Amino acid sequence: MASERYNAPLREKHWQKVWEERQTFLTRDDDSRPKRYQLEMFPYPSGRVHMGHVRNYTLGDVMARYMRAKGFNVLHPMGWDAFGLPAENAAMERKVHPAKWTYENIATMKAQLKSMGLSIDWSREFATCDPSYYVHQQRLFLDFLEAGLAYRRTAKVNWDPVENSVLANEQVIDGRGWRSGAVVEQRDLTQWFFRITAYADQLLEALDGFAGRWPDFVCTSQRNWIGRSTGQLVSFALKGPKLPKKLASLEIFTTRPDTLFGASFMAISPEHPLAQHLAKKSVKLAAFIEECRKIGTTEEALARAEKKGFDTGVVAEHPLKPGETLPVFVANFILMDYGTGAIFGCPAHDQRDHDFARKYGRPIVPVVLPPGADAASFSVADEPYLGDGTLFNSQWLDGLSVEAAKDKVADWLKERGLGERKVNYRLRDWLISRQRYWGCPIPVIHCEACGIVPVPQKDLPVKLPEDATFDRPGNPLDHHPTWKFTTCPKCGADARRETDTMDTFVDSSWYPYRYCAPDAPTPTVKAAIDRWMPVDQYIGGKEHAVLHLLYARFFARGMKATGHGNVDEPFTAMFTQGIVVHETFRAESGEWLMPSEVRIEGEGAARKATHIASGKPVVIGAIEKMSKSRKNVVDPDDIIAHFGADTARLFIVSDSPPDRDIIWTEGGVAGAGRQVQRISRIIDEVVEKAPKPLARPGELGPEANELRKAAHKALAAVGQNIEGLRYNVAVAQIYEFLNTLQSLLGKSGQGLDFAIREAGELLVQMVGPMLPHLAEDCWARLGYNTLLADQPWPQAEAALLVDDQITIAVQVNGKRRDELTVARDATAGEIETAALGLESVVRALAGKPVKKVIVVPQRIVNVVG
RNA sequence: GCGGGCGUGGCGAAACUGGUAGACGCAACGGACUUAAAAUUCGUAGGGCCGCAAGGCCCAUGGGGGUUCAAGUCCCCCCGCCCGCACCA
Repeated sequence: MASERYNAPLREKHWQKVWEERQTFLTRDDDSRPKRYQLEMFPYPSGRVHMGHVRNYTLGDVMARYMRAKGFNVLHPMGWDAFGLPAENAAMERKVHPAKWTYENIATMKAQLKSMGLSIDWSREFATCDPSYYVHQQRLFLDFLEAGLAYRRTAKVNWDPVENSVLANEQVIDGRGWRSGAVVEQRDLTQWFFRITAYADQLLEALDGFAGRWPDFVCTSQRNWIGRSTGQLVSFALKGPKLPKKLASLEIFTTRPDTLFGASFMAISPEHPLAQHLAKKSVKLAAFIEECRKIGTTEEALARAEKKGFDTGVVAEHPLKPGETLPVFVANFILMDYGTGAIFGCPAHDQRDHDFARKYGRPIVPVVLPPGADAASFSVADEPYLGDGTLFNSQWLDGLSVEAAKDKVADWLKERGLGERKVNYRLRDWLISRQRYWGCPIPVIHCEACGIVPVPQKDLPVKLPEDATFDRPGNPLDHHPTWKFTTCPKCGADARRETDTMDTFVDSSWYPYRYCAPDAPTPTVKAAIDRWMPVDQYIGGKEHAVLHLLYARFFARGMKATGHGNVDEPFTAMFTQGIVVHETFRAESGEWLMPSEVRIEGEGAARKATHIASGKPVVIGAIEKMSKSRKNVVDPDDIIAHFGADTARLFIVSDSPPDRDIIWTEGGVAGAGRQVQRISRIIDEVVEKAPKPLARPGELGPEANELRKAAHKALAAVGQNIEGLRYNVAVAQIYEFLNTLQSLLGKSGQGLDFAIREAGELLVQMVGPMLPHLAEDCWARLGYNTLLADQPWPQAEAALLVDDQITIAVQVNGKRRDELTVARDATAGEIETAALGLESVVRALAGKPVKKVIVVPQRIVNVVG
């Protein structure tokens, strides 16, 4: 009997309906099974689901379904990261309100996600742009404010001229806005910050415990970003024309206090108070500072500009060498942001100081002698020496190691009140103000008399006005005719609302908590977060290595400190998926073409592409990340409508390891589609042979035993590989088993029908996490009226996982010459005897005496001649 | 410059703590089925050499050294690619 072709699109709709009707994936809190919180980064509702989403949610769904079968009470929720600038841009371009645009996109994308057959508890869904979500975010903000974790200050900030808003440091990539790509300018503005630096040390140290559970590159990226360096503050007394008391000494930060005896100049930032003070009296200096400022409007330009200094005429007394003075320069490469905005220059042991000293004729005195070098002839005239060594030219430090010298200097300075040890960080506080409409309003009121006044709890949420206009640049909240005018909750006087909204990364910093109790009247509920947090496995894109993943770690600590959280680390394990890439196509005119507009013929070098509509040749370009601008996108809807969601899911998980980029190919998808049909066909044949489970016969023939071993070995291996997120290997093992099953289907043997039936059932359960619809369909064909989604993961029979007879390789002098099939528990002696008796071994030895035989039982034997 | 990751057939890849390199799949080639195609199915297959054949031998995990009975895996040097940080004092 030829089995019918499996109509995936039709059957998938059916099973999705069944799951929904039976509330199969509704997660209950009052369930005694152990919990498992599986989460993928929630999507921004940009319009339509793209292949990156399909990959992300497939990867998570395989894990969620597997863990469900393994007996866990799985929380696998979904929601919408719904605030953000694209909604406002749409409002400007298409005259549609951001809310309308956003909620329409959510409806579209939700339907698309549902067509993927994800095991999601949709009852916990929320959108961050909904007041029922952001009211709690405003509560969290006010508690952070009270705890000193949120504050407002004037600072030099990154201004994105395209977004018309400020950006956090993390959102500036290579001097450009992370979303707009516009060159970011520096502006002095009064803005809201979160005090992430309060947790710099904690955030750094906890990374050490992540090994094996978080990708290495994420941990190192975060370490680099936090940028901890241990050093020393040193005070230099200044001598100069009438310096005010405040400026009578200059404090610097250094990581090389051991090289103090090699100091030959001082340098301060153009923004340093001392520079600013001196500029008032020096036109030349003021001009120099102005010149620095002009270059320094962008980070990029700042980094490339030529190093320049201006000798102020002020001198600093060397704290370790009484009577010696050092000239103080204003230099364009000193950052006010880092350390104290001032340094001492030791040209002999620092590249930049070396360059500077040569340009401005300062002496270069070496103070660290490399191991084995001769003090009399050692020279740093051409380049500085940056390595370790022994101190010299340094009076009471002579002979010490670099480390010992650092300690001795630190103690010496401390005793005299001239400095102390200091840990410095690169990490800056998180700037969360945005001059945008479509974000969570910052719930404070500015009163002339009372200052910053929190909006009282009873007045929360501070809702966005619905009647904002988007027809001109700038902040629509600020433009609104009435919204910002209010009265002070404290004194009742006229007052003004804060018109900044929060960075949308705030929204995503705590959403995992909200899924635990999505309808609660408080931001979180202790019993619920104790039940579910932390997330056991988080899956998302690599681009959030520092952004979202650092913010969320900070937020967990802030929430704990303010009584809203229960853990320091929100994500026990993190997995970063690769991106989906595709070939690009261009017409001769240079215009990009969609894959669906192109026909491909031939193979390898003879591969040719033609534009279907015009018949003109097409240039096949590089394989790049799917993007609208390159038009190398494949719409998930088309794939699901044609092949079904299971095929898309199978293609996603086969072949490419989940953390690597995956090349989307039309051929590969068709191949996955054929595998889906093949499994369906094989199950039909199984059902034909054994419509019901068969009693196990007393005796099993060799074929039955072979099949059972293949099935149970695959079962065990597939489980392990799913747990380790090696889905591609799991799929390969399923195929291997499938090959065995298929080859035995037409044969007969003692107990083979029993084994075939068993294998068919195990196959269906094994593919369940990846191909949930097909598996459900096959489960019904096997005669069950239960749902596969409710079946426990079967237990592999331990006895079938080991073989009685095993084949081991036989090497002579390390080269494989033969193989040997022996009993599993054969002793080393038995194996040695058998190996030495092999004709192939005798021949390879060519008469040479055997010197040694190495036997690794169950693996290998090596005869050394 | 500092730090992290990676480099295996035509392609995607596999290989547990050093122990038969290339599982599994894609593409390819040959055969069967078919009026034909699709679908399906059986088979071949890292490169090279010897042999009618059975079979045997050599070379192969970016390159070069080393440790070891044994190296894709460990160590050193070099080349290339990807990522993070970078006038950071």
